[in-house]
Amino acid sequence: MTTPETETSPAAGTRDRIVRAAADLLQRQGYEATSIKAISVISGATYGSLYHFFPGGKEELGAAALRFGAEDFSALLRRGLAASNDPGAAFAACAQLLADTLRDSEWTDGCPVAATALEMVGRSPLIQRASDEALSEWRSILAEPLLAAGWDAATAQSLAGTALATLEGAELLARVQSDDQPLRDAAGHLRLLVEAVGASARQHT
Amino acid sequence: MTTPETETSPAAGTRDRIVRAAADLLQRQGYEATSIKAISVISGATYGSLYHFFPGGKEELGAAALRFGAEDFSALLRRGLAASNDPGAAFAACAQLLADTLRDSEWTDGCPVAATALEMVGRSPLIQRASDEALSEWRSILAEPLLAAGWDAATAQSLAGTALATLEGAELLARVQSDDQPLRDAAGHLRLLVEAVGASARQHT
Amino acid sequence: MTTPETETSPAAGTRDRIVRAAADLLQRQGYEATSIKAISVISGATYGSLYHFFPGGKEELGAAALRFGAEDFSALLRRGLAASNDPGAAFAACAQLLADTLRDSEWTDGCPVAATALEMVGRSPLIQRASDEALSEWRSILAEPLLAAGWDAATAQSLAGTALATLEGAELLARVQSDDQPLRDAAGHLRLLVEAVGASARQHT
Amino acid sequence: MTTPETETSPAAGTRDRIVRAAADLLQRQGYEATSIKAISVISGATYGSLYHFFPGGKEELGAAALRFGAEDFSALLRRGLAASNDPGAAFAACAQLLADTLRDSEWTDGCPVAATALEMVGRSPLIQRASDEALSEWRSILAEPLLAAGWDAATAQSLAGTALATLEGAELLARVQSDDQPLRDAAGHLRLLVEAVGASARQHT
DNA sequence: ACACCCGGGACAGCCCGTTTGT
DNA sequence: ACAAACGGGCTGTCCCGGGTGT
Repeated sequence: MTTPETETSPAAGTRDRIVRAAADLLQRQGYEATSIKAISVISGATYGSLYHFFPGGKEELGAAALRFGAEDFSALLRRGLAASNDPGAAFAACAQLLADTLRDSEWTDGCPVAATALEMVGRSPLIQRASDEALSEWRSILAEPLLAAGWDAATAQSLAGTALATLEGAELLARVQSDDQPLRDAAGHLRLLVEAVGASARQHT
Repeated sequence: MTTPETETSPAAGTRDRIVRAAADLLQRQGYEATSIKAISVISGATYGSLYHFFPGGKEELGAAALRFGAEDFSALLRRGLAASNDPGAAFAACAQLLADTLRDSEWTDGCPVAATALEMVGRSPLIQRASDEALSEWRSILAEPLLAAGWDAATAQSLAGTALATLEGAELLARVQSDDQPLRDAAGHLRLLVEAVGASARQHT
Repeated sequence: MTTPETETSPAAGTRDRIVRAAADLLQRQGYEATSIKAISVISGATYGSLYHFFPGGKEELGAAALRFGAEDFSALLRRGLAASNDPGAAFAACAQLLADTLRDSEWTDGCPVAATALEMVGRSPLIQRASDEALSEWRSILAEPLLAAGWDAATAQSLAGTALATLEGAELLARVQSDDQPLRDAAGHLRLLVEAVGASARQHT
Repeated sequence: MTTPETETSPAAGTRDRIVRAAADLLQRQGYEATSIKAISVISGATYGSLYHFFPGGKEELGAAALRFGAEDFSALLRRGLAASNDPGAAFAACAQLLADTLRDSEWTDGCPVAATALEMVGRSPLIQRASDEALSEWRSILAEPLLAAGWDAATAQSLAGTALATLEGAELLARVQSDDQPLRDAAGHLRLLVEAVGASARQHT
């Protein structure tokens, strides 16, 4: 076989389809509105398969789906950051890329964990943990250009966190208003913020 | 009438208890996880009462609850803004007040619409509309100190929107991490951002 | 209204039909094989009604059904005991009545708790308790003719217990063999046993 | 072959573990509450093994488990009967041995078919047949001391049946009450009953 | 106008006993 | 001998409407 790694297991496809379907629904509807039935229909998998791969049921599947979606979003951020070596411009590019992705998907393809995370805080340790790890990773990804530019770690992580928060919040506004203006505004403001924090940090040295 | 607002109806108390219970649950669990049953139990109202006041069912009640919660959050923002005449410091005070409120309530009392709004975008016009109006009002409230400081309307509304986004996003991070650090970071960054945008705006004049 | 006591409540009939259907199924199939769905179909009640009257679900309904069935069986025992003033003959009449009832119902109408009780021992406190109370009452009923004949309480309760055990065990054999011979044998042996225990007790006085 | 019975098949161990696990669960939970899954987990066998040995599925496995359990119980009865040459005392010893076994196992190890049999009467010919054969064998075992003492066959079989019924019924009471008193009472009563029936039989000769 | 019981289905998540391909 | 897939059925809860009284 010429492509052995893609057919390692005949069931890898099924499990993957289940996770993809779940991630998609969680992203746009949140946890409670997403039924196992809907996941099984969309993925083309039966209940048997579903509970074979996820014996922990909906909660375990939800956590796996969040982890899957988190990688997608990581890739989106990296694509945005690749646009420029200047951290401020890179953040702005992320905001703009998110704005385009959301608009083009009719306000469905954005952060894959926000809806689920807000619903499940304090109600499912598994889901909360998966959400936490996703957010932490994204913050670390956003911190990379700052660290590459020579920022100290604490300042970089802190600013990366606020940048992530701004992106998440602007996405909320954009989806509710069906308008990408909040994200386009955020792009400009993030550029200014990075400059301002950079100047402030240099002042203290 | 001597006490018009309190005797509008003998059941005003009942309706109010229903709305309060619904708002509380929507805030921390979102829409789908909040059952009419739970609302009736917590509020002490029966199904009959509930459908008497909200013939439109759960959706109508949800919208009313969001509107009720929105006023609460408006009051919180106004309290934060009253802390200082300087817009940057005022925004920072809002972030800090939100951080304290969240921490003190064990990460439940924050934005009353975020969880519900993200869940219901594109699935309930009534809910989406109520969420949109809440976010718009909060942005206008945040714009007030900027306008009072002489900023032009477009710049003020835009920056107020990003400030609101940052607060919402930082709350998401804080709730998921059970840590108010993101909001405390946001406080500092908002102060710097307002200065930077102010300087940038003056430059263009 | 001429028969006010039978229409005290319009739902009394519904609740009663549910309990009757459940008791019937529990008697012949046991607990796990009896589905709520089947109960609702047979009784003509919907899930809504069922969970309205039994919020505790299947377990609560099961306990209620056992209590209902217990009264039926108490009545059967009393009918048997009424056949004679002699305790031994009275026990034999019970065995014979049970044999006839079982045979005529094609081996379904016997003890209403045995199947369920054996299944649920150690697995449902509610069910076990209801079963225990039923058995205790039946033993007391069987003790009555002995007490009336002047037996001392301890001896009467003890013998009544064994008589009940013999009836229950003989019913098990009869149902499994589809043959009432074990119960007819038990009738004769119970008569002899009562005489023997009576003689033995008098000897000790 | 030097060790014929242990190397009949390399998988004999597996089959045996399956049957043992099933018999254990059927004894204490009955048929419907015992899942194939649970049997496979406890026995450490996979579904493949299970359906390899029992192509007839759960029903066939259930019947095999009942037959396996029946031998266990036969052994218990024989152990009890070995206590005395006097049939009455032997029966009493059986009751006492059953009482001890039940109490020491926290009311789980008793008759291996009663729970399942009562559940499945009229619903599974295979199960009912296996139960019937078990009960018949036990009755024959209990009849042996009577026959050895010179009783005629009909009287012996009849009394053995009632003795078995009394043991089964007393076990039911004991398990439900979590108290071995019913079995201890039965021991005494069985002794008296054997004497009385013996006397009555001799009278008729 | 307001309260409340009773009832009505639809559907939720989960697990069942089973078969198939390897 | 076994992982994977299969659907159907389980209990329980959902949101909601009629009928009745006050």
